[in-house]
Amino acid sequence: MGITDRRAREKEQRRNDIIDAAERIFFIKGFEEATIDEVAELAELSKGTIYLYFKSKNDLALAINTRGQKKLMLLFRSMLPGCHSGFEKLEGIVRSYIDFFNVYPDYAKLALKFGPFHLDKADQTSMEYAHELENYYTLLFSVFDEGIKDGSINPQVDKKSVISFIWGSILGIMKLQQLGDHEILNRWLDIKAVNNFEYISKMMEQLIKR
Amino acid sequence: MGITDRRAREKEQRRNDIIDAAERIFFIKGFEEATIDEVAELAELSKGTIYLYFKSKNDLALAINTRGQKKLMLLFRSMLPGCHSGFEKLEGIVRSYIDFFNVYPDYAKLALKFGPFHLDKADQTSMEYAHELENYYTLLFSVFDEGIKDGSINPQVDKKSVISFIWGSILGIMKLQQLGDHEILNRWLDIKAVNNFEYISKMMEQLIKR
DNA sequence: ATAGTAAATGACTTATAGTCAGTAAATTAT
DNA sequence: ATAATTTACTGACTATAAGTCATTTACTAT
Repeated sequence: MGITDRRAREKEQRRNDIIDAAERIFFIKGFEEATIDEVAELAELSKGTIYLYFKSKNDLALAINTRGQKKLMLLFRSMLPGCHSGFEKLEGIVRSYIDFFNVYPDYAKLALKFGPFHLDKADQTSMEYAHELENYYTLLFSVFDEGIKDGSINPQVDKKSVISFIWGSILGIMKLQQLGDHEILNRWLDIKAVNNFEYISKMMEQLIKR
Repeated sequence: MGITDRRAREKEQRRNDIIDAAERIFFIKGFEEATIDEVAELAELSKGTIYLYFKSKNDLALAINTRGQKKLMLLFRSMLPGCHSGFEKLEGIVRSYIDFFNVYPDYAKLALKFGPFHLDKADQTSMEYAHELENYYTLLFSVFDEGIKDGSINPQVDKKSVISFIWGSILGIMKLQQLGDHEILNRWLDIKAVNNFEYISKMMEQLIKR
């Protein structure tokens, strides 16, 4: 059925156009200040149509997050072949992660805004995000296992908890970047310095290197 | 002027009553879902009165955060005398911090919700928060200096950036706790484990211990 | 008592997320 | 080609909640 296919393609295209518009608006004005009417106007559609494709403003934000995750995964995939051990790969991922969110702080901002969201199996946006998340963790843990096999990572450590800790630290660094223009914090802290990879690297060596 | 004093006291009391009510409502329903009308009703005041004392819903949240910071400082002050070196004190502060936000996750949730807020010198709430923040960082850095003097902390490290990194990691751990009930994250990560002090402790030893 | 000041009120305005009955366009059937 | 049907889109409308302000009430001083 050629027509059914074309229709599906067109629908997907529309969906993407809407995400494009939403991304522009949300990134320029910030999530709270952005309005769906503005998104609709930029996408040259009516508000009602936006809600035909996305069930809420949050849902739209989730779709943007999914994009960010996808771009991040591409970055990982392009960087990994240059690494020679599991540990190096893990370092590469962490470094790419931090770099990515420095290059695209708007993605970081939006990603951090959302707490635990309900996973809705009937919702495309929700499922796509879940899928990217699975990809991400699958990669992370397979690289970790690789490191254990090739002897670059200490097999004694508790995988789950140590990855959680490292990952948590990175989250915190992202969060800190956002507070960077705060008058008081900036006087006391050196927020830019946190970005250089030195400390994270030391931490990872200490916690997981063989 | 006894009457002027009493009036000032009563005003401060009212302000506190409003914060009490807001805290109850915000913690039960969450910041977004809570309404000022509900706060007003619980405080047995009209909505207009709330806005006489606080210039916005965000301002109210900031006042609650200030309370959290004050409670935290009390915890620090009670714990510090039991420590015998600057490094131990710093560990104690970090531990208290994490414990506090485990005991009062609502304070953590609200604190993390706010990005960089504008410091408004004409606004009591804003200034009180700024003041608590100053107290906090003053303590943190004085403890660090103490550690350098008594030889428990490596004097070579760059104070500002290393504290920023440790502090950032803690932020991330707080953030991770909030994601704890997320189905996917919970399957891959061990979010509770991050809470035990082991990793942070190792990290601090690695980064700053003499 | 009366004027003057400070505190409190709640109806009103404004803004925006989300809905839905109606319209238009594309597709299929006759 | 035309009608019937399905699919996509529209924008006026509803609901909700933040924030305002003219008016009222309570308190203080003379």
